[in-house]
Amino acid sequence: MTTRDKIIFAALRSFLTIGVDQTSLSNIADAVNIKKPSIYYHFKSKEDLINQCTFNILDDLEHRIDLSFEQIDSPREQLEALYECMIEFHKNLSLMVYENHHQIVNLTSFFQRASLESDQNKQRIDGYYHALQVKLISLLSNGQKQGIIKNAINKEIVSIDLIARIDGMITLSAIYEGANINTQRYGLYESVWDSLKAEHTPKKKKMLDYKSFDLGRKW
Amino acid sequence: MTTRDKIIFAALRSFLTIGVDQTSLSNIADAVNIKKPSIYYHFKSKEDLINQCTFNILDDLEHRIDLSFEQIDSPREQLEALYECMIEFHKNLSLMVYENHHQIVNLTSFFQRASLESDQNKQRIDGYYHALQVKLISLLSNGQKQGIIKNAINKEIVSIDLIARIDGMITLSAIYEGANINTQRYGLYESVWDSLKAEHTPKKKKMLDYKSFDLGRKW
DNA sequence: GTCTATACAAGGATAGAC
DNA sequence: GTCTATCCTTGTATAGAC
Repeated sequence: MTTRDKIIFAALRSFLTIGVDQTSLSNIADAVNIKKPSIYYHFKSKEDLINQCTFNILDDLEHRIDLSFEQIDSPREQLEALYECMIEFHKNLSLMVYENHHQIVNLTSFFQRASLESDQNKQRIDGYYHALQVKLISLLSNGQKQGIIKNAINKEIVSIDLIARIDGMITLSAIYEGANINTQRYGLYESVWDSLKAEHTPKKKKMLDYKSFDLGRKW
Repeated sequence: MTTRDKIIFAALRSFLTIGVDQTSLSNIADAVNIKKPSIYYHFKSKEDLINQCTFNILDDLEHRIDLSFEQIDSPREQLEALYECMIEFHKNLSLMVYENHHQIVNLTSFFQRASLESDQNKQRIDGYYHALQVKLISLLSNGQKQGIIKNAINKEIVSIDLIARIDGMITLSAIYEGANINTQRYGLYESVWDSLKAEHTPKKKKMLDYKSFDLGRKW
C-alpha cells in the first residue's frame, strides 16, 4: 500500500465517520504516521483529496454494480442483486471505517458534501445516479417484455423511486433506531417486487443465495 | 422578531445551505447585523445554537404534520397529505434559505450532522421518525380495515419504506438532476398507492386540491 | 443587550533542509 | 518523499466597558 493510498484510506475513514469538515489534515497525517506537509506532496490541497476520494469510491461502486448485473438474467433477481450490492458495499465500508459494527456509514451525505466542494464532484455524482437510473429503466423494460413487470408504470419515476427507496433506507438506518437495512432488507425486496410485478405472476421459487450475517448487532 | 429569533433564522439559513461546519458565528452575526459576542448572550455555544435549531425545526414540522392528518379521513388522501406536507415544508425552507428557487434544502443531512452534535439532538430526531412511523402504521391499519389496503404487507417494514421513499426522493432531488420532487411527486403518489392498494379497488375519483406551482424552475 | 478588545487553539498551506 | 519551522487566517469563546 503506497503512502498515497494510505492517505486516501485514512481520509475516507474520517470523512465517512465524523464528516469532511471535522476532518483535519493533521488527523489524517497522524493516522498515516506521517507529518502534515507530506500530504501536500501527494495532493494539491484538501479539496483535491476530497475529489480523489469521491472518484475512488464511485469508480469502485460502479464497477461492483456492473459485475452484479452481468451475472444475472432475471429482472427480479437482478434488482435484488443490485440492492444487495449496494448494501454490501455500505457494509464493507462500515466495517472498514468503524471499530464496532453497530453503525452504518452514510455515503449519500458524503456525496452531498463532496458535491459542494467542486463542480467536478458534482458532475461525477450526478453521473453515477444517472447511470443507475438508466440501468433500472432497462431492467424494467426487460421485465415488461417478459411479462413479469406490469406495464402501467411510469418507468422514469419508478426508477427514481427505486433508487430513493434503497438510498433512503440506508440513510434512515444511520439516524433512526427503528430502521435497520441489515435485518429489514428482505422485507424491502418483497415490498419492492410486490409493487412492480404483473398481477397473477407465479410466486418466486427460490431465494438467492444470500450470505449469512452475524446476529446481535445493528449493522 | 427578537434578536434571538433572527439569530436562529440566520443560523438555519446557513446550516441548510453551506452546512453546519462551514457556518461561522461571524457570518451569522453579520447576517443579523450584530457582533459575534452578542450571540453568546442568547446562546451558550455553537452547539447550543445547533440544538435550538434542530428542536425549532422539528417542533414546527411535527406540528404541521399533525394538522395535515387531522383534516382527512381517507388513508390514501391522508398519505398524500403527509407527503404534500413534508414537501411543502421543504419547499418553504428552500424559499427561505436560497435566493433562487432552483435548489432544494436537504433536512436529512442536517439531521445527521445535528445527531452527531449531541445526544439530545440524536434522541429528538429519532423520536421524530418514530412518531412518523407510528402514524403510518396506524394509517395502514385503517386502510386495511376499510379494505382498501392489502392485508399481505409487513406494516413495520412498509412504514419504514414509505418514509425512505419520500425522504430519499427529496434527498435525491438535491444531488441528482434527474430527480425532481416538485414535478415527479404526483407520479410518486400514484406509484406508492399502487404498491399498497388492495386489488380491484375502484380508481380514485378526484384529485386533492393541490396548490399550483410556478413552472420553469427546478424547485 | 450589545459592544470592543483580546485570548487561545487549530486549520490550511508553503519554504526550504535533508 | 518526508521532514521542521513557520505563516496567515479563521474559528470559538471570554472579559469587561457602556
